[in-house]
Amino acid sequence: MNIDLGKNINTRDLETKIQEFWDKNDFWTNDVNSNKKSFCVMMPPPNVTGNLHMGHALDNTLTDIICRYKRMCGFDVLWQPGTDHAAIATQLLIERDLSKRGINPKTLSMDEKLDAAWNWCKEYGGQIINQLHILGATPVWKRERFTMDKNLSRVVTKLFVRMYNEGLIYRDKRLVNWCPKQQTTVSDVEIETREEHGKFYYFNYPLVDGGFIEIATTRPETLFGDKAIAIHPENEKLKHLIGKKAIIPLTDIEIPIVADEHADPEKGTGAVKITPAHDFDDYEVGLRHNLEPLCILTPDAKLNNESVIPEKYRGMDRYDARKAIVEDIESAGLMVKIEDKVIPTPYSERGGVPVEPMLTTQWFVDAKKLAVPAIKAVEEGKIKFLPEHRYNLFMSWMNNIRPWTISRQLWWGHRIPAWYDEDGNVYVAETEEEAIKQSGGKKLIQDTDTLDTWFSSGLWPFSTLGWPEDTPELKKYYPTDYLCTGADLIFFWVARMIMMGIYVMGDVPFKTVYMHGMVVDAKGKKMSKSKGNGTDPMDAIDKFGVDALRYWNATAPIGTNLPYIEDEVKRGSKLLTKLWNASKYVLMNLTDFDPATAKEIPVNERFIEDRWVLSELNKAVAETRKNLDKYFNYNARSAIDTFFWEIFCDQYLEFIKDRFWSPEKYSSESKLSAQWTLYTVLRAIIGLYAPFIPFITEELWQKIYKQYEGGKTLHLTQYPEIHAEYDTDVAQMNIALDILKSVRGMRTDRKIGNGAKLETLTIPKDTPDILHGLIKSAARANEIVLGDELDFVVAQNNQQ
RNA sequence: GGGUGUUUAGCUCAGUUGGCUAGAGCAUCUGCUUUACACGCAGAGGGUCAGGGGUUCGAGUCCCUUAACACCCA
Repeated sequence: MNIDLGKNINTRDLETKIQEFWDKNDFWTNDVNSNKKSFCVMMPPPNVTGNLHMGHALDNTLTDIICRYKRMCGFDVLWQPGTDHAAIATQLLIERDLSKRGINPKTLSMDEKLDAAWNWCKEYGGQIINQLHILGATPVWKRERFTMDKNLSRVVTKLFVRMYNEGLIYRDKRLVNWCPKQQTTVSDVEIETREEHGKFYYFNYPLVDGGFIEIATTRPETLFGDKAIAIHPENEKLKHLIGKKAIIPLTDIEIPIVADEHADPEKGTGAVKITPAHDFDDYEVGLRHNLEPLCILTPDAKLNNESVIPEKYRGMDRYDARKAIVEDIESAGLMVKIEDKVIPTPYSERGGVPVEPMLTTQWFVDAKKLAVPAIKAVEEGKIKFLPEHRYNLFMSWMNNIRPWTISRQLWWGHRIPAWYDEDGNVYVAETEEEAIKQSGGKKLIQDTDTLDTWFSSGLWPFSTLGWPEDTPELKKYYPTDYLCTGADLIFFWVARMIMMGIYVMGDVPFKTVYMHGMVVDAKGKKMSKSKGNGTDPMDAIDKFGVDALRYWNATAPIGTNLPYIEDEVKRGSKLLTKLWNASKYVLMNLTDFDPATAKEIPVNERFIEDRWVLSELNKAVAETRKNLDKYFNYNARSAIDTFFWEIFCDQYLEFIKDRFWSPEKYSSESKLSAQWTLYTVLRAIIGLYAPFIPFITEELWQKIYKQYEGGKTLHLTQYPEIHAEYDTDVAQMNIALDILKSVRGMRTDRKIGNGAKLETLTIPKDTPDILHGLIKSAARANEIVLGDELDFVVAQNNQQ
């Protein structure tokens, strides 16, 4: 063999070249007709117009490692790629872009806006997919889907109609979370609660019969929507007031004082104002006491024109109104005190402003009903959570699940397939024609709302496989085997896929779900755009290369966050260099070796260090496979590392040097025995590492092994297996390892460098003969002497 | 307030049915330019496995408890 790897590697050049080679060849395609056992994974569809961030890199690297491994183990792998239309996120981008170009989105028609959106998708939609190519991901590219594709949209419509007909989707007037910025509903999971420093206002409501009742509230501006004041029925201090009437300050409106357990006697004054249209708890109280909710806010959270609101406050923003009302209450002499208080405030994740509970008519999914079989399936162990403790989190959420608001007041998304006639009667159908037919030929107008983006992504595991058609893909690949996603998506996406999958397919959508932590900065803080502490994976790739980034990703701890620390990523570069250099060195020793013609030396006839490294290889293969089978990427990678770096490089390659330098001192087959071993073990190392660092291993395989093995790519070869013949008795090797370790220790003690030759090395006289040559060369001794105790004499020419 | 998790070397973390003297990388110190690699090699120091209690022949691992931190839900 005469292969020159060059002086050093340029990983980025190499990676780009290999990526183009893979892309050209379309190697990763599935074959629904093959007899191979299937392995199917759904890619969490990223936002179509988004960019790859560290979370995507992590998801897709971990998944890619598993997919490449399974493919090399002979599975028919389908990794299904695609993108999500990401309703609100994308709409925001498009509207911002339109505004930048001087176009007010509000002046455009629905069709014009949709045109703009589709153009936007065309322009930016390929970006994140390209970045996944760069990352070396191996989904079946030609099966790429988009949640707004015709077929996938048809699935959405079809299911909406079916669920409506079965009572699982309904329209209702309820209190929902309203984002005043985007002017749309948001679901419970789209809200994040922030602790804010606010005020707790204590003030008096005059009583009709004279006197006052003191209440405490954090939101004085909602007082015009008050419908009652509540007192706990067992509140000894205040219960005498129950049944009396109070007057809303700044107005002459009378409201009743009612008994309700919601009013905690320990909190505030023990009396609370009840504003059913603007607070979830108050809404419940209102239902119990037949209080008609009164909405006093506009969709953009200004006080509206309800007659109860004095003129001066109408049209004021909610926070301006608070200030004005507080001032006026003070002037009226009704304010008692104002305390500082930390208030948990619900924010709209996308809008970035506090959400407002708002009484509106919306579409809901009866999540409680869908949750029942989902809970059962998970209880029965049909889905394995990794880490396992996510099970509890999932269950506690599922057991307390609330109706899912699925309508959004957005134009970018799946239009709700509901039509209304002039009298407001609703017709739900897959097409307008069908709806008109239902109505008996009336003139109908379609609902202008669209669906929550998670509704369509919840259908992803079967919509992408061809449902509602009874496709061979569905038959073969559903339920899928593995899903890897961030722990933050457990409710948004994972739970919804489980509910929808069971509802539609009658079976769970995946068997194992791996929910990794977040990629955080070096200090453990969440990466965020506003804080500017994020790292773009593309920057990391420019700096260290894809393989290095992937190698680092494979260290992701299963249950906790992964801090981005450059030195840790750099460790990947070091590994690549080491692998390159080790390969270079192996090849240097194989120049007179040709595996096609060389006489094969049976393993049991090889030198003990050769047999030892092969038996260690078997252990490493077993350990790696065991962990990859469990999806424990980290343990697998570290098993390979230990074998490659410590056993192969640091020990074995050192042990055999003398056999190459001074072949005359050894038997005629000594060199050949080592060459066969080098050739085999390096191949196994490249194979073991292939899923983790696919680019450099591909390059090495192409250069070294392809010519002898045939085939086109390393990644379609067999993953290294355990070979029974590699397991020979190498127990004696431990004696040699112990002696060598002691000699090195003695060198340090006597301040003798490792390079210095030893004139004589005295080793215990019971040391097996088979080890003498090895010990002599590895200890750099000119002569071995048998004695009682380990000792050595340094060669003259080494001494100063 | 409720729940879940974390707490192991200076730092980031492994340690999955309880069982060798508790490990790795980075950092530190010492020595080495030994003909693959200084992104390297050979050594060394550094841990009451958060505190306390318990079960056990044996606990970083199981149970109880306390504390700090993180996240989720109210």
